[in-house]
Order: sequence, then C-alpha cells, then structure tokens
Amino acid sequence: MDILQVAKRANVSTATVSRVLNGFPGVRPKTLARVRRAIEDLNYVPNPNARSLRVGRTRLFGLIVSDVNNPFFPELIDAFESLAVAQGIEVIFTHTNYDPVRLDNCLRRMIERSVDAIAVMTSEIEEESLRQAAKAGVPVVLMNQHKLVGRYPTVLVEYATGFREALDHLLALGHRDIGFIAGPQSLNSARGRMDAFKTALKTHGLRLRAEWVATGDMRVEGGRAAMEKLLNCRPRPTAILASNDLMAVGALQTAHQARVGVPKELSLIGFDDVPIASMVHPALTTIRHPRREVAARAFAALQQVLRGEALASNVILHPHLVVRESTGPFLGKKSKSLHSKRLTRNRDQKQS
Amino acid sequence: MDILQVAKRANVSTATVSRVLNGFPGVRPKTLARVRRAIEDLNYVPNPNARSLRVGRTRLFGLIVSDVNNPFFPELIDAFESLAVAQGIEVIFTHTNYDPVRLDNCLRRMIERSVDAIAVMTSEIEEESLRQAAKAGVPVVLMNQHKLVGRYPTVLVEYATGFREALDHLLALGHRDIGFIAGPQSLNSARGRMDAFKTALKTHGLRLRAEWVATGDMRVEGGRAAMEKLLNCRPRPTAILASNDLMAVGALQTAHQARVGVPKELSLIGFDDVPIASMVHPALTTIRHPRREVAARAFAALQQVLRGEALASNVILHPHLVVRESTGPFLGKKSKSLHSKRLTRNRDQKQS
DNA sequence: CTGAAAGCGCTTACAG
DNA sequence: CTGAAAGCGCTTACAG
Repeated sequence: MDILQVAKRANVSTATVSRVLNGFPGVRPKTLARVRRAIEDLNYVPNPNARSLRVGRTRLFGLIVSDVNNPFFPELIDAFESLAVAQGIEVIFTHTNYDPVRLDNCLRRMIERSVDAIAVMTSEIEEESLRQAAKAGVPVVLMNQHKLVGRYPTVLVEYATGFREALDHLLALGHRDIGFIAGPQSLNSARGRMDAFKTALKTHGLRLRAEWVATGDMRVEGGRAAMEKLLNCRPRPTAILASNDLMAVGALQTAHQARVGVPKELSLIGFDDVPIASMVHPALTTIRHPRREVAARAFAALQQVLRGEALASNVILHPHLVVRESTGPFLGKKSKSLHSKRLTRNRDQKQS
Repeated sequence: MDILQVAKRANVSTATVSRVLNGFPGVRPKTLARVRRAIEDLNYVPNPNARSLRVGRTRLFGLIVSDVNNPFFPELIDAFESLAVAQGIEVIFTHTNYDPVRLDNCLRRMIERSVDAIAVMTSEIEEESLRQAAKAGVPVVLMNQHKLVGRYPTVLVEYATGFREALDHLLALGHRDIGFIAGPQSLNSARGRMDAFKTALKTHGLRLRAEWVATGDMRVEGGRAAMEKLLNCRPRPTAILASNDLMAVGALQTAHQARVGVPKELSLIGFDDVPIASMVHPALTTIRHPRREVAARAFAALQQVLRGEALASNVILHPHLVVRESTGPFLGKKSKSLHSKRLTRNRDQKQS
C-alpha cells in the first residue's frame, strides 16, 4: 500500500496523492508542494498494475510486423516506439514471420495482455483474426489492406506514385524497354506493386512484354534467379525495376557475375530504400517506402480512436524515387563495346 | 469480477477456478472438468493486471539493445522474443541509440513498468544506471561487459577464438601481411575486437604494422574511408580484417572502385555475419557472432535468477569463421597482371 | 479543496 | 478437496 506511505508523509489522503500524481487541477498549492515533496523523498513510483486494474487502460500498445529480420521493418519499429515512449506508452512488439496462424496468436496474446491498441503492419491479414480484437474492443490499425479499408483504419501507400517517378526518370534517360522483377502474386504487397507498375507503364504509353517479367521470392536469392532469366531475353530490357530492394540487390549480383555493367549496360531500380540499397555498389536507385511516416500515422490513428474521435478518412502516403548510381542513360545497342564515361552522381540525391 | 462469473457457472468458489487456471494439483477431476467447461463456455481470459498486482510478477521482460537499425540486432531480438513467448512471457523491447542517458531512461521505464527482469545487450553501459535495477530488485543480465563481470550475470563472447580461426585461414592461403580496420577505441566492443586481433596475431607469430591499422566508425562509410587509407600503404597488406561486416562492406566497395580485385588481389574478412555479409558480391568471409545463442543464454540466465538459483558462472560463447568468397590464396606480388583462375567456393560453407 | 470508502480482478493463507 | 475472506495498490464517485 505504497501510496499510503506517501499520503501519511504528506499528511493527506491517498485520494489527494492520486490527484497530484495524475495532474488533476484544484489541489491547493501548499498541499501540492507537500505531496510532491513526499513523493520525491520516498522515491515513490506508482504501480502500473494497480492503476491499470482500476482504470482499465494499460498504456501498452501492440505492434505486429511480418519479420524483424527484414531490413524494411527496423525504421518502422523505431519510429513507432519513439512516438509511444514520448507519450509514456510502452510497446509490446512481435512478428509473425509471414504466418497467418502466428498473426492470430500474436493478436490473442496482446489482447490477453490487455494492450490498449494494436498496429498490424504485416502484408497478409486474415480478417477472421482481427475479429477477436474487435470483440475485445481493442482498436486496430492496419497497413495497406485495401480489402479491409472500410472496416479498419488503414494507412495506405500509393505505390503508383513511386513507379510513375521511376518511369519518368528512366524515360528521361532514354529507356523504353523496361523489365520487371515481381514478387509472389499471392502476397498483397507484391501484387499491389505489380499492378502499380503496370498502371504507371500504361500512363506512359508503354506496354509490358510478358517475357520481361520474372518472379522472385522477395529475397536476394530470388532476385538473382529472376535476373538470370531476364538477362537471357532477346531482345533484353535496358532497364529493370524490382519489387523490392533485396531482389534488386540479387539482380545486381547476377549482373556483375554476367559482366553486364550497371548502369552502363543496364539500369536497375529497387523499391523500399532499405539500408542495404545505399551500401551496395553501385548504390541502388530506388523508390523509398515512407515507413517512418506510416508508423507515425498508424500511431496517431490509434490515439485518435482511443480518444473517441472518428477518423476523418484513411491516410494515403506516397513513395518517392531516390536517384543513386544504378541508373544511367541508355547508350544504344552498341553500348557494350563503348567505354562510356563513368557517370558521377550524388548518393541520396532526391529527384523532385 | 470476471473470475466470479466462471465460479458461479461451475458452481465452485473463485479460489477453485484460480487453482484450475494455475494448474495447481489436488482438484477433483469432476470439478476440474466443470471449471474448464465454464472457462471455455465463457471464453474467459484472466486479467493480467489483477494477477500481477496480487502476485507481484508481471511475466514481462525488458530487452534493451543499442540500435534497431543495426543489422546485428534483429536476430538477437528474434531469438530472445521467441523464447519468451514460448514461456508466456512478453517482452518490452527498446533501444538506446548508443546513448548512455537513454539507457538510463530505458531502465527506469522498464523498472517503473515492473518488468520481472531485464537483458541489456548494448555495448556501452554505465554501472550507475544499473544500480536502479539493483535497488528495485530487478535482475539484470549483460552482454560482454568485462568490467562488471563479478557483479552482474554476463554473457561473454570470446572474440579471440574467431580471430584465431580467421588467421589460420589466411595463413593457410599464404597471407602474411595482414591489415586491420578497427572501430573507435572508445567503444568497448571495438576495443575488445582490436585486442583480440592483436592477441591472435601474436599467437601466430605475426606482428601488426601500425600503418596497416585504420579506424572507422563501424558503419559502411567508415569502412570506405579506412580502406582508402590502407590501399595507399606501400607495401600493402594482402589481407584485411574488419571489426565488423558493415565496415568490411565499405572496404569492399572502395576496393571495387579502386579496381583492386577481391579476393584475387586482396582478401577481406568481416566480423558478425550480418545478413548483408552474404548479400554483397563477392560474399564476405566473416566471423559469425553467436548472437542467437547470446540471446538464449541471457534469457536462461534471467530465468535462473528469477527461480532463485545461483548462476554457476558466466557464460562464454565463441564466434566462428564462415568462409565465403572474399578470401583467396595470396598469389604473389605479381598477381595484378595475372588472370588467375576464378575460385569457386560454396557460399555459407563453414570451416570446421 | 479534501477525505472515507468502495471496488477493479485476481491469489493465497487459513480453516474445515 | 474446497470455500470464505483478506488484500495487492491504485482511482473515483460521493460527500462535505
């Protein structure tokens, strides 16, 4: 009964100590000072369990992502957590390893822990799993789940914007023959990226040749294999976009091994802008996924729901092209024999 | 008063429901079945706050690392969390961004949340910060804090083992002139690695030439700069070890740019075996830091302390060499003009 | 402006 | 083998 100690020392009731603790107005300055003094002297810290039991809120948020080992997520986690900490909220973080069953478990665990709210930042979500959160009255915010848009607050990322910028860039460099390394079409995100790419292509009046599309597993290895296929095409695309950076990195390695110069003979663009994108050589031109922003909006949405405010509408964020060294001018069919001057560009230079 | 509902439905007292919930022996099978039934029917889940308030334990562990964005940590976090979940323990995870003040805050937050135990997996730790945990009676386990070894259970990683294996490998390939890319000597881990390298060198009867040591910031950029310096040495080392993989990756890029072939003209070895190590080209030979094991031992140590068992002694783990493609035979001074046959090796092949 | 008292939902001696 | 009851440490109407 620790608040009692403080109360005794300050010569007040526990109710008053509680008021001071929670910053309620209407405590006489003298009393306030006395209570503060006692808290200080006793080095008193309130018991969060007792508080939660009483109030019904834990100031605990859940954050579920697909995969900690995927370099896409750390920034998102970091951003989410930083915001939480700034508000005195703690976050229980976990990952599903892309497994829908694990997602179900994660949600259950968090609900049983009575978190106040949950952000689900995975690519695949079964609506059935979310129902338990709804039933328990725990607000949930999602990322990029177009199918569930009306039913759960969702942060959407408009891939098309990024692909449009990427194509603008490639066309300006003289490319017209553009290939694509897709991800498994069973994955929401991979399918969304493929669709967005096709749309952007159409906008620019280009057509996608079926043989210029290869599919990989969204990991480096998949990018390698896909690139092998694309390099064997005749005619060969002069520029290739990948569904994510990891596959672009794999593609880059295969190009190296096949002695196909990037960007001299082939331009390459990734997606996400994970840290590795700027670490490879040549540094990858890529479309940056605004994941810190996604985390921030998701967090804000949860707070809004908790305050009982209605969400205005879903948030739509846009990825943008980051030009680095893996894209360059198309030098014509004879480029292989030419020793073109090496292009120098600033890393991290952004295209407007 | 939800356990009461269950009790009513099963026609028992709340005490009995609690016994069933906690798997206490000595409940009559019939009663047991009735209670289980009621729990099932009502979809009852105990309130963790009430339980914690009563019992004084939260089944919450804290995990503090230096940096989520550092590719070293995800595996460690993953391993720690998986073990926790398997025991019905939730983990609050946070990072200090290498800032001692933040570590202090992180510890305070976790203690105020009344976590049961804390694993501190950062490279820099002020003992002062740990005192608050001691005062609050929260067990703490550390990673690689040699100075605090007697006072806190610690998981140690014996860097020397890894460097010895690396040198064995290089010597077998014919190298004798070996350089080193160090980290800032203000960092515990960087200093430890440097010392271990020197020791290993001495064991092999080699001497370190001062001009063959360059210092970087433990990031890719630092590796680039350090490599530039080393490439300008005359004579030049024929093999270089880096304090971590990120710097090795930077070094690799600089070698590429300077048209120094790896491993043909220069062998390169990293440290840690982060995911990027096997993604670059050539794939990095590196010393694998056993971080999943570190996490597992740290977790086990915490559990042991919580059970009131004394720790036998500190845990010592050993890193081992993983041979990939960035190391090869020393081909003599004239190697630059030779077109030596390309070595093929399996990626991920381990040296025994 | 402040206090007395109920109650959040559990667990655990204690008694039988 | 089971129950009645106290109590973990807070917050919050309610009363004054």
